[in-house]
Amino acid sequence: MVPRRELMKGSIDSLLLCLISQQPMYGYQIIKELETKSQGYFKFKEGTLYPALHRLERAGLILGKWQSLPSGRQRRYYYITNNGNRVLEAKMNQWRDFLTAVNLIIQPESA
Amino acid sequence: MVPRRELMKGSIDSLLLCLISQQPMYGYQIIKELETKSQGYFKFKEGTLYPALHRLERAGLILGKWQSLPSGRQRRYYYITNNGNRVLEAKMNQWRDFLTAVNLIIQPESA
DNA sequence: TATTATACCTAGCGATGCTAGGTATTTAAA
DNA sequence: TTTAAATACCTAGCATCGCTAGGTATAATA
Repeated sequence: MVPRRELMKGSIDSLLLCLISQQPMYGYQIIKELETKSQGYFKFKEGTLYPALHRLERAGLILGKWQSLPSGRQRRYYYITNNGNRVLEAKMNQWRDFLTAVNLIIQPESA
Repeated sequence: MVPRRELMKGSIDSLLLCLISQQPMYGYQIIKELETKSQGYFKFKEGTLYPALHRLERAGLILGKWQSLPSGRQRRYYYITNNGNRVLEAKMNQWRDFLTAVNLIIQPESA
C-alpha cells in the first residue's frame, strides 16, 4: 500500500496527473504551466520532472506520444490513461485526508 | 536553502516542532499524541520518529533532557529552543504558501 | 508466569528530488 | 552575422528521508 508515505514524500505525482488530466501536455510545457499557474511558486527542475514522467508512464498512469511540429522539432505529449484517472481520484482523496490530519495537529483549537 | 524540497518530502519536522512547542514531550508520547490528535491518521514508526528527533536536536531546534521517573524509568523530554520557534514559524508560512500553490493547480476554477 | 505496554535506539533498504552534466534545434539580440 | 537565450529532451549519481526490522530494558497486566 504505502500511500501515506508517498503523500509525505511528494505531491509531485498528483500535480502532474492533475495537470495532464486537464489537458495533454509535454514536459517543457508542464514546467512552464506549473510555474505560471502557481504564480511562480513551482519551479520544477528537469531532473525532477522527466524521471517523474517516466515513472508515471512505467506505472501506466500516463501515455507518451511523440509528435512532430511543422518545424521538425519533436515533442513528447503525455495523455492520462483510465488507470491514471482512477489513481488521480484516489490521490485527491488521500490529499484531503492528509490535510485534515495536519490541521488537527497544527490548529488544535479549530478541531 | 532548499526549504521547498523539505516541504515536499515531509511535514514531519513541522509537525514535531509544532507539538513540542505546545508542550515539552518525549518520543513515545509524541507518537501517541499524534495518533490521538489526528484521530488515528498518523501512526509514526519509531524508526521514523527517533531519527527525526535526533536530527532536530542536532540542528538546535529542540533540546532533549533525560528525566527519571520515581519508578526509575528514563524518559527523554524534548524542549523547543528559541531557534526552533523561529524555524517553526517560518515553516508554517512555507506550509501556507505551499497549500496556496497546490490549490492553484488542483482547483484552477477557484483561483 | 507470560504477555503487553512503555521507552529508547540504529543499521540498512528503497525511493525521490536535485545537481550537473549532456544533445540538438529555433529564435532573438548584439 | 555571430552570439546568446529559449525550447525540448535526457540521465548518472548524490544526499536525504521514511520505513523495515531488528535490538535492549523495565513496568504493568493477564
